[in-house]
Amino acid sequence: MQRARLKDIAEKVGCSIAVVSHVVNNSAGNITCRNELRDRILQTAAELDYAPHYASRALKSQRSFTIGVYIPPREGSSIGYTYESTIMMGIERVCREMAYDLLIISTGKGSYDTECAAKLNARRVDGLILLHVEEKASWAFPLAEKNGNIVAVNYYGEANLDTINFNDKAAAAMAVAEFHKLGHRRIGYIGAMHHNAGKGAAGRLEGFMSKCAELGISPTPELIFDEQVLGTFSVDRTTMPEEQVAKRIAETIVAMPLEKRPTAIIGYSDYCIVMLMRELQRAGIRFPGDISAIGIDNSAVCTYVQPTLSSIQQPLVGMGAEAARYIIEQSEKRLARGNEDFPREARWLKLAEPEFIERESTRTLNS
Amino acid sequence: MQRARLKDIAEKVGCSIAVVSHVVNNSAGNITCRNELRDRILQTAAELDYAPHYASRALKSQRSFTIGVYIPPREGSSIGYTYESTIMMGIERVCREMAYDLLIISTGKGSYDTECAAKLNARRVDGLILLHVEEKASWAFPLAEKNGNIVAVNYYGEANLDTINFNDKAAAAMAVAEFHKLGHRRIGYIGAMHHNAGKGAAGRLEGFMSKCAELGISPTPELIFDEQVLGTFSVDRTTMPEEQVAKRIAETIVAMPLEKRPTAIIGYSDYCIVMLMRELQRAGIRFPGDISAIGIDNSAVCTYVQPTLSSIQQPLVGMGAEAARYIIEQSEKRLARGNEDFPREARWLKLAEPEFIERESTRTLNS
DNA sequence: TTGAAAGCGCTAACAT
DNA sequence: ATGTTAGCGCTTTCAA
Repeated sequence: MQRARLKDIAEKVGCSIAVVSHVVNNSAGNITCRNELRDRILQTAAELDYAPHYASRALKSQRSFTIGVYIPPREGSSIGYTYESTIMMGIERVCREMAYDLLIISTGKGSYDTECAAKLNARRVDGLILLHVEEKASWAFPLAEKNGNIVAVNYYGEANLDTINFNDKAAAAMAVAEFHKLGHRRIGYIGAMHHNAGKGAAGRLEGFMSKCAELGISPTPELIFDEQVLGTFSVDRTTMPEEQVAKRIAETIVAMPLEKRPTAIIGYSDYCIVMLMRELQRAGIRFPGDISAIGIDNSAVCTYVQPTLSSIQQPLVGMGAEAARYIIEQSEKRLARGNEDFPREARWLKLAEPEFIERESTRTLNS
Repeated sequence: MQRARLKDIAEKVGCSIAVVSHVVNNSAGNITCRNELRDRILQTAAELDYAPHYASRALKSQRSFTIGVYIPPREGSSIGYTYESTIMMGIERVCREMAYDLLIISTGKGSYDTECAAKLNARRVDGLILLHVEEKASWAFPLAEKNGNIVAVNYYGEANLDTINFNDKAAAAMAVAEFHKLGHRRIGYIGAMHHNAGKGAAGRLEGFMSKCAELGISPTPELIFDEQVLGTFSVDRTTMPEEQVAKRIAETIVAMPLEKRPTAIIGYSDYCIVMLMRELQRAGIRFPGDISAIGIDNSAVCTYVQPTLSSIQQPLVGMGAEAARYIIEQSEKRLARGNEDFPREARWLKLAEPEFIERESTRTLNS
């Protein structure tokens, strides 16, 4: 490996490093020296395969041109899973466009805020993107107070962090609207199979309820299998494994008289409705022949199942991209203001809108 | 955001920055000054939330403590897909353990080798991990010649790059062995559905063939649906969509008289066997009742299908980890040798071994 | 048009 | 035990 420096070029050409620096940084038009010299410099730079030393430039300019991405360690969430890595795609794309680099902040053993702050500090990353910090994570608060350049994706907590979230309410509402268009009126809703799914889940349920009301579909509590709705159906989701919950729900639905059984069901997530469908299929119910189904998220599982699952897409790539764009903008603003005492505006809260992706699991109701 | 420097601490404590530097770098035991001073320094460092400026240290020490990961842009391969991101998990884990940072090298528009080299150069990453460079990628050659610290994961080309690959041959052989143990003797093999699957596919087919031979299973060409095996079954995989190919294979199998039909089939990949199974199921064939199936890779799809698919695992996490470990080791070796003219040893070639993951799609043959 | 020099924050060799 | 200082590669101001 070579590693040409300005000095090497200067020596070879026979001029000072200052000129070389000027020339290589303005290879566009801003000629600051004789054309002849200029050309020689550019040429030898190319010969020597010159590239400015990154750390040096960062040291001098006091910025890293690097965005950090932090993924808190948590069950089932790591760079290894599609959810996160799909968001990463969007982040990566924007960073490339803006010529920023992407640093994956390893989830170490320290407490979370310490880690993040330390990296922001040590690496001097220009911005930090937090992926799905848990709603109740207390470490988000001290982090938010440091007035760093931070944005969170799908964060439902109260800390004063700039945030971009999926519009959960609109997503569930959209599913209802689609079914309504297809003629369905007895629409069921399957909440999260696990306990304590959080505000995202609450938003989805709320979207379902309010859209039903709006469309004049009277509430049928028997068709709502959500932990947040008490009374009708209830199992203890803290202890019962998810598959068991799905099985119990399926049994309940199968036991309904045909004229009460839903003709369409919406899942809190693709994952949970797929589990339920499997159980119902085992019991002889056909999709979409007997019941239509729509999931939420449009995750990869939609195309793996039979029939393929229609779903409300969560635009993860776009959300990642938007987060990156926002944080880079903020970084430049901060820099323009001298990077000190950057006036913290009101919390930035952005909602990403859903989109309906039609597949095989939905069809018009022929009564 | 604060950003305390050694100088700040020195001033506050009332000593020189050199002492501070010493102390903060040896907070372990190497006391180089009075305990009292030492304690005061450490304390104010903590108060000021001191963290060494990364770029500065990198500049001084001529190393970045950063590993780059480069993912060549290619259809269906990007940070957004599970395959890559699973490998990333392993890389990430090791980097964390070794206190290295992970830089995602964005796939820009330049030609590939230029990009990689430029990053190696500019960012001075201590090592570069290449994910699945295409077999015939010509840009791998100039890159290999630069004698940088590079390792490729799942690279089947000829360039002199250190490489860790999945043991494809052993994987297919393992599938055969598993079926043999279960009593199966008429074992089919489904090659890649697409054209030109490369050496990985060749290795898997070879593993299948040789293990069959070893176990005394006579070759039955009618049961091998692989582009590399001419004669029996052939469709033009260059133009025909994969689903069509699967359908054609399924038809062929269904048309076989029962005593010639395979009792077990092995797929070149989980993905391709899942496609085939779906077609066969449509035709009324039951898994594992009529036919048992084993895929290769153990990708996420295995658990999504019905029945869940037994598979030969490709240890992606382990492969990523091993690549990272290797490259960090190399980096330290290089550093010890002065980083110049590092003697290039023979190409490092490592094979990662498969493992059988049993699920519902396999069962003993009851004849 | 070109060059000299200071300095970004840190480390380490050398001096005291 | 503590301080002084040179220098990593680069940018940028100021002087020539």
